[in-house]
Amino acid sequence: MGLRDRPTEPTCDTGDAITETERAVLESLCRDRRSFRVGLDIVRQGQTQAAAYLLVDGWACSYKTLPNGARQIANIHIPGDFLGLRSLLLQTSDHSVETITDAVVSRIATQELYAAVSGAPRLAAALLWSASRDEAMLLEHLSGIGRRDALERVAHFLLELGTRLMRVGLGTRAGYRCPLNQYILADTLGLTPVHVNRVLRKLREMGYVTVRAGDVVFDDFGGLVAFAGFEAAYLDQTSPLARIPFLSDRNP
Amino acid sequence: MGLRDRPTEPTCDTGDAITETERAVLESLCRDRRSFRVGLDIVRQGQTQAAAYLLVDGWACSYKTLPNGARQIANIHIPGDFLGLRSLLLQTSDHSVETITDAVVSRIATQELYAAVSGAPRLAAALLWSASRDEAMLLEHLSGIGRRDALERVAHFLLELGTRLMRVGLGTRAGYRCPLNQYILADTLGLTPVHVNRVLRKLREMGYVTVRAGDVVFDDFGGLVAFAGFEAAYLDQTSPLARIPFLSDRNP
DNA sequence: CGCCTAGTTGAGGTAAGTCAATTCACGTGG
DNA sequence: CCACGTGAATTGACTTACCTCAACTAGGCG
Repeated sequence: MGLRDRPTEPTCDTGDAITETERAVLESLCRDRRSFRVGLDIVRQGQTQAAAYLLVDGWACSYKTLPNGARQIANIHIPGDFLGLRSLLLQTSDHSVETITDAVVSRIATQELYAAVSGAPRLAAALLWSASRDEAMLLEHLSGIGRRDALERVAHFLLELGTRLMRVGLGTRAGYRCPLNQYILADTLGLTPVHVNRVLRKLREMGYVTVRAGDVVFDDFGGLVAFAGFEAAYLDQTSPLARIPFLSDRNP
Repeated sequence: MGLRDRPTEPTCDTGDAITETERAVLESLCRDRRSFRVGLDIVRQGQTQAAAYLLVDGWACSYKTLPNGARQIANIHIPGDFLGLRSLLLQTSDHSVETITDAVVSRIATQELYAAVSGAPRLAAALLWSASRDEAMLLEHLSGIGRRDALERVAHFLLELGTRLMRVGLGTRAGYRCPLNQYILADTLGLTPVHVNRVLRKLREMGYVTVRAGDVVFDDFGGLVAFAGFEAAYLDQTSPLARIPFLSDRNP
């Protein structure tokens, strides 16, 4: 089963309320359910003809393996996230996606996506917006690895993840359940596992946050936000639909 | 003037040949020419209602300023690149774009872009593909900063830039003209200027590449590729149009 | 000439990595 | 029940890649 105490309906974090018909289209996209046990690849680097997926339950991560053997995790995916959108455009996928827990996804073939997007332009806009937000997160991630020290970097990451989880009802300012181990954190943040361990201890001793055995507990949320220089603006893009005339005004 | 010896026609690196009508649409997009002197912001972080731009001549970079005052450059833009595509979707731009040399851009208002995209769906596909390639580059950049040491990182960057320049006729395997100073390289690669300097010296002493006063000279291109673990696959996505039925098969 | 910016080099400090040992939680099977 | 194995977390001792500070050089330009 998943990580949460209560099962939730499959959601799509569009950042905007959706209509009944859009919900129906979205539901119809979710017909091809597939389960993956922990540690399996949903998308593989170098793979051709990849599909898109909606992560219904469980966690995953997208990562890249370098020629020197190292691994860099680009993003942690939580329930409601779209996976592999970019793989549709690129000939071969430039990254892999792997499950972090047992997970349930809905596979979305290119043709189905076409139908859904044609029937619900607002859904298309939501997709584009979702992709944009992913890229904004990638940019923030890049900045963090390039220009924040390990303490700030870990703190910022825990806050970003928490903020995303709050938006889908899986976390509060008190904390959240978190299946990421220190190896995954290390590959995400460009650090070694032992240094992640030391940094987490430091953050705990400073009274900001306690990370332990599947749980993240914010001991001083406001203090941590200040310490990390966390600004959620790049996650809080609202109502993008009005800004996309060529999608919302289709079929004149 | 620009950096190149011969002026070139405004191009759009779509990775695919374009038809006459598409070229015409593209030309019409380029009517609102604007010049920026070196060091000016074309797009500003936090700005609302940003437009998109086509970089016609000169170089620019997109970057993010962190709360701690540090700067991280996400991408270097060369002639033919689209700028600020994502700013159209996000309410406020999450990054800035600044000129590195005197530059000429074509401003593309949202409405014009709408018209162009409607009239030439292949152009829309090219835009999406361009955005995808940008994100692939961002991912590679992230991986480099997170998991490559400074030597590999600098080497890889010089090769990536060279490869992009070759595709638009501004470079060869022998080298290219390059207006990036060591401060810009540092902010791009997550290093300090002095360390960039030492790394460049090391790469020169190893016989791989010489970087000096506006020029990058590959002394041993193949050796550098091997040393950096450079694989151009993520830049070499060809003919994406076939993979986007909902754009190329419009208007049945 | 004097100022400015970019580049270069040295000396010393520190954040993070490496290597290695220990503990802990947990299953699993004798 | 306990021995055993395994993967994750923890901690210590030591190394190193990169940073900081600071001085100096070289070129462009009013």
